Amino acid sequence: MNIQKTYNLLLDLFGPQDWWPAETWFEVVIGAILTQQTRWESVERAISNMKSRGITTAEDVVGTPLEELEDVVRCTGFYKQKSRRLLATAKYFAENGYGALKRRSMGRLRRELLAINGIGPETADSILLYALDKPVFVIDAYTKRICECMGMERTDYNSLQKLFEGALPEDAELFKEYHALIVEYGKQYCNKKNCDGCVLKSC
DNA sequence: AGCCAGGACTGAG
DNA sequence: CTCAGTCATGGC
Repeated sequence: MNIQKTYNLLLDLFGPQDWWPAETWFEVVIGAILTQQTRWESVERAISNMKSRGITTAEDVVGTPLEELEDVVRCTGFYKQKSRRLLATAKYFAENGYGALKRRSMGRLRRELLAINGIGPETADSILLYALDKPVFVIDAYTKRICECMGMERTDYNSLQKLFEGALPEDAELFKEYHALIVEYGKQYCNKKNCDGCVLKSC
């Protein structure tokens, strides 16, 4: 599998995706947590619920009763966990401040995010890349599945991540676009229900 | 009617 | 480190 070539093919196939679909950096954070094992359409509904209640910033979330948060994110499933995860993450951002965090090193940020209960590698990296503009390559279920489909031996998260990062220039915008393209491709051509028409096999 | 969605945590082997 | 069970609502 040629990682560069695959990118060009996907970009050619779908065009620029302009991810992440959000209006503010904190909306990216919210979405990163709520989209865990959940379709994006449900996440949009939850974010819409939050907006209509005036909950838009990290400080807003911190000031919202847990019960109300549960109510608002219920439509994304796992609502008891997610409401708590959202609250814990909002506290982290409210206490530290966006500007200060942006200046912090990626390694430190990643460790701090992973220390929050409910934030695993993919959620942490999504936040790092799409909310904080740090050059990390996000690995998700589609990435793993596509790589396996193309005959790659299965590896753990960090190894697969290093593989992509090592094959590409360290460019946050490129990483954003590539991950978005992988998700789009995965949704259409490489998921549990459907894994044919694999145009990527030529890579 | 089931199966699945842009995961993470826990406990066991 | 790998693996199953768990969390839960909504779409097809």
